[in-house]
Amino acid sequence: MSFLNRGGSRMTEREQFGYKPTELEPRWQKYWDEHKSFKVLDDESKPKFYALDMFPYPSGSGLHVGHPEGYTATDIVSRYKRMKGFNVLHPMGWDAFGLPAEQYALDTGKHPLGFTVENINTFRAQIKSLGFSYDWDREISTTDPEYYKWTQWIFIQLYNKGLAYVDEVPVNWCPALGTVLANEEVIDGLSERGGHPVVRKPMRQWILKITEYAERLLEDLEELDWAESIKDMQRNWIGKSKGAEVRFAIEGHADSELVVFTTRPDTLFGATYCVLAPEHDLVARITTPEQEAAVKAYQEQASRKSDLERTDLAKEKSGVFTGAYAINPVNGEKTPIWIADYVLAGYGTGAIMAVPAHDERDWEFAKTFDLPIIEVVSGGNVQEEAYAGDGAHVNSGILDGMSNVDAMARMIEWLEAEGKGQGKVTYRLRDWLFSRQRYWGEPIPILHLEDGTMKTVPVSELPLMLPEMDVIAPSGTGESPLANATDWVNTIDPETGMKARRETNTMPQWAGSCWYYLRFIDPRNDEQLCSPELLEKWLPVDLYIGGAEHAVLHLLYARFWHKVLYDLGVVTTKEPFHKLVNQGMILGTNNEKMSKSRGNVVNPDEIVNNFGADTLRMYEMFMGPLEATKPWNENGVEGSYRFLARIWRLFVDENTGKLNEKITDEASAGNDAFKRVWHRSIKKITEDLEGLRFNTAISQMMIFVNEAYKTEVLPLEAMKNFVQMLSPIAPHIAEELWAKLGGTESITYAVWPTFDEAWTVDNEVEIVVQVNGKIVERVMISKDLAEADMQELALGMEKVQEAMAGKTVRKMIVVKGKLVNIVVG
RNA sequence: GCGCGUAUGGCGGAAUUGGCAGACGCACUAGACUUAGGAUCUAGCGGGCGACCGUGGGGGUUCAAGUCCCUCUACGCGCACCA
Repeated sequence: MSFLNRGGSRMTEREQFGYKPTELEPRWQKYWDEHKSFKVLDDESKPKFYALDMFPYPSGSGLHVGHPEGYTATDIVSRYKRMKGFNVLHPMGWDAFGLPAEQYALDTGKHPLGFTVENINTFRAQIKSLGFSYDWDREISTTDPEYYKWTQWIFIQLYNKGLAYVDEVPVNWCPALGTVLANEEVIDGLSERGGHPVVRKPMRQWILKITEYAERLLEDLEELDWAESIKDMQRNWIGKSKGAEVRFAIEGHADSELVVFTTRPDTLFGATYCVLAPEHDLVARITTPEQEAAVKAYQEQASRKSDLERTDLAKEKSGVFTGAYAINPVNGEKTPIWIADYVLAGYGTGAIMAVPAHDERDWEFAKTFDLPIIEVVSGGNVQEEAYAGDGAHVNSGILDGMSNVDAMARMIEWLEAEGKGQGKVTYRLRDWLFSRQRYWGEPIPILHLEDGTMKTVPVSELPLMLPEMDVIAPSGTGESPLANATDWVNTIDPETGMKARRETNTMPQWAGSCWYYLRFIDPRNDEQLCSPELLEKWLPVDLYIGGAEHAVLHLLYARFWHKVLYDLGVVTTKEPFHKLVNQGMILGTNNEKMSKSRGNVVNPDEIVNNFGADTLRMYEMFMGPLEATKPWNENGVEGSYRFLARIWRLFVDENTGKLNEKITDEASAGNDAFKRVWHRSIKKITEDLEGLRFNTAISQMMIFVNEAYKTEVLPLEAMKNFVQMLSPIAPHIAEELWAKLGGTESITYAVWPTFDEAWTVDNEVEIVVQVNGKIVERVMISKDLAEADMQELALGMEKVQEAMAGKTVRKMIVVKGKLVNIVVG
C-alpha cells in the first residue's frame, strides 16, 4: 500500500501531477457541501425518483464494509437519475434507539443520549468521507423528540383503531438482574451479562394486531417489484392455510364442544382421535378422575420445556389420554381425546382431529400409542406410512369416489348445512409484541388513570419525552427503568384532572424504522407527520436497498404501518416500497463471515485513507453482482485503484498536469474502432446501471479505457461522455476530470449521454461454420449477408468439403450473422 | 423434515430468445523502461504433446445445451410438529 508515496522525499514531477485521491476527494466533498449540490429541488417539471437506504443503527464500532455496498448502489442510481433529468430524493438518517446504547449506559452510568450523539457523529463523518450524494438537510434520528413525537402519534392512531391492546405474555425474566431480557441476550437459559438464570414469566405487554392485516400483507405482495425469494419468505411467515373448523361434541359434556382446525376436512371419516394442546382450556374440564394425575404431570412437564425442546429436540411423540371422548360429527364415532405437545396452543384452535392415515405427525403418534389407522383416501399403503397425496376417497360415506379437492368442498358444504363447522382460513402470523421494558426507546403515550381506565396522552402533549435520569438502572420489578422516575411516572391527566400513572413500557427499535421513509419527505414539519401534497408527490419509494436480515420483520412491520396509515388517509399508496433489492453479504478474505472474533473485519476507513473513497466504491461494485455473497480480496482493491489511476493518466499529462494532448474536439478525431467502443459503451453502461449490474458496467468502462489507450486522437465529446458515466461510481475523480475537460460547474446535473445505434453494431462479423455441430472454419462476412449466400459460402469452403466428403447433406441450419451448421450422414 | 437459492479457469466473475464458453479484473509467466520496481508499458495465460477434453455428478431433448427437462450431490439462506 506504500506505492501511493504521499509526500515521499523522492517525489518526482510525474507524481506531483499524478492521481491523488486523498487530496482531491475531501476537496470535492467540501464543494458539494458548500454548494448543497444534492439538495432536493422543488422542481415540478422533473419526474421524481426516491432512492432509499436502510438507515443504520449507529453502533460504537463504526461503519463496516457491508454498509457502503448498499449505500454505493443507491448512490450510483441517484447520481445517474439526476443526470437523466429526475428530481432525486436521497436521504440518510439514524435508527438510534436500541439495546447497545442502553447496555453502555448501564455499564458506565452515562446517559445513552451522549453516547448516541457521539456515534452518530462518527457515522456521519465516515459516510461523508465516501462521497454519497445525500441531501443532508433532511437528516433525521429516531431518537430526536421531534421525530418520535410522530412515532407516538402513529401509536395513538393504532390504539384508537383498536389495533393496540394489552395482554399477559411470557417474557425472559432475570431475577438476579431485576430486568427483562431480549431473546438475543439469553444464551442457553442464562443471561448474556453475568450468566444469571433466566425464567419465563408472564407480564403485561402491548401487542399490535398485525394479524388483522394478514390477508392484505399477503395479497399486495403481488404488485411489488421484489425478489421472488423475499416475497416467498414473507408469504411463509404469514403462512396462510385454507381449511375448515369442525365442531365435535364431547361425550358427557353437553355444555362444551371441541372445535378443531383442519386443512383436510375431506379426511374427517378417517379421524380416529383428537388432540388438544396441553395448555388448552378444555383440558381441565374434560379430564376424567382416573387420568387427572397423568394429565397434570404431562402439563407440568410441557410447561417447563422451552419452545426449542418442544420442537427441535422432540423426535419422539409424547402425549396423555384425557379419558374423554369426542363424537365425530360426520359418523357419530367415539374418538378418544388426548393431549400432546405436538399440537400448538397458539395456532388454529389449539386442537386437532387426528387422521393418522393421511398425516405424518398423526401417523407417528398413532403408531407410538397404538391408535387405529383408517384409510379414507386410496393411493398409498397407510399401514407403512401416511399418505398425503390425492386419490379416490373410500370409507367416507358421501365422499366416496371423490378426489381431494371435490371431497373438501363437499365436506365443508355438509358441515355448514348441518351446523357442524365451516370453511376457515388461518394464518401462522402472530400479533406483534410491541413493548420493551427498557429506557432507551420511545415512551408509549398511555396514561393509566386512578379509576382503573386507560387513555392516550393528548396529541397536544406530544412529544412525550423521556425523562432525564441521573442513573438508568433496572426497576427490579420487571418494569422498565422509567418506573424509577417517579416524578415522570406519577402525573395528572390534563383532560380529566385525575391522577394518573404513565405507561413505563417503551417501543421496540422496529417502531422508528417503520415510517422513517415518510419523514424524509418532509423532515422539519412540526404540524404534521408529513405534508399530504409531498407524500402524494414522492411515494412510493422507487428503490429500497438493504440487507437480507430485514427481509421479513422490518419490511413486514413497515408495510403493516403503511397500510394502517393508508386506511387513515395519511398516505395514498397501498405499499411503501416499490422495488426492493437486498445486497449480498461481503465475507472476509477467508470466505467466512466478517467478525471481530475471526479477526477478518475490513475497516472502510483504512481503504479510504490508503486508496480513496472512489476506489472503495468501485471495488465494492466490481466484486460481483450486488445481490451475491462475495469474499473480500485486497488485491482486487488495488486493482480498482490502478484502474482509476489509469483513467487519470488517460486524461492528465502527469508531467504538466494539463489535459492529455490526445484529446481534441477536432471533428476528425477517433477512428471507427474507437467510435464503436464509445457508442457501445454508452449503450451497455446505461442498460447496466438501469438493471443494477454495476460489475458489468465497470467492465465496459475498462474496455473503453483499453481502447482509448490504443487510439491516437481522442474526441473530446467521447471523453466527456466517459467521465459522466464514471461519475456515479467514482464521483470525486469524475468531478476533477470534468473540470479539466472544461466543465465550469459540478458534473451532477450534466445531461446523460446518448448513443448512435449505427455505431453500436459491426458491419463485418465473424461467423462459424459447423459440420454436425463441430466448428470447422471461421470467416468474416458482412453482417447483412443473406442466409442463402451464407449457405453457399460455407458449402464452398475447402475444410468444409473435406469434413463432409463422401456424405450427403441431411439438413442445413443458417443463423444470420452467427453461424452455418451442415448436418451430414 | 419443508421451502428457496447457488455450483463456470489458480481466484472474483462474463455470456439477449439455446448459437464461437471463459468478457473484464486479480494472480501468475516472459519481455521493455529503469540505479531500483511492489509503478508503468507490451505479450502470454482452462486442461492435454496430440487427435481431442472441458461450465458440480449422471441421464435426456435438440442440428446445436453453462442456458431447457429429469435425477443425484455439495454448499448457502429461511422456516421448523403451523394440523
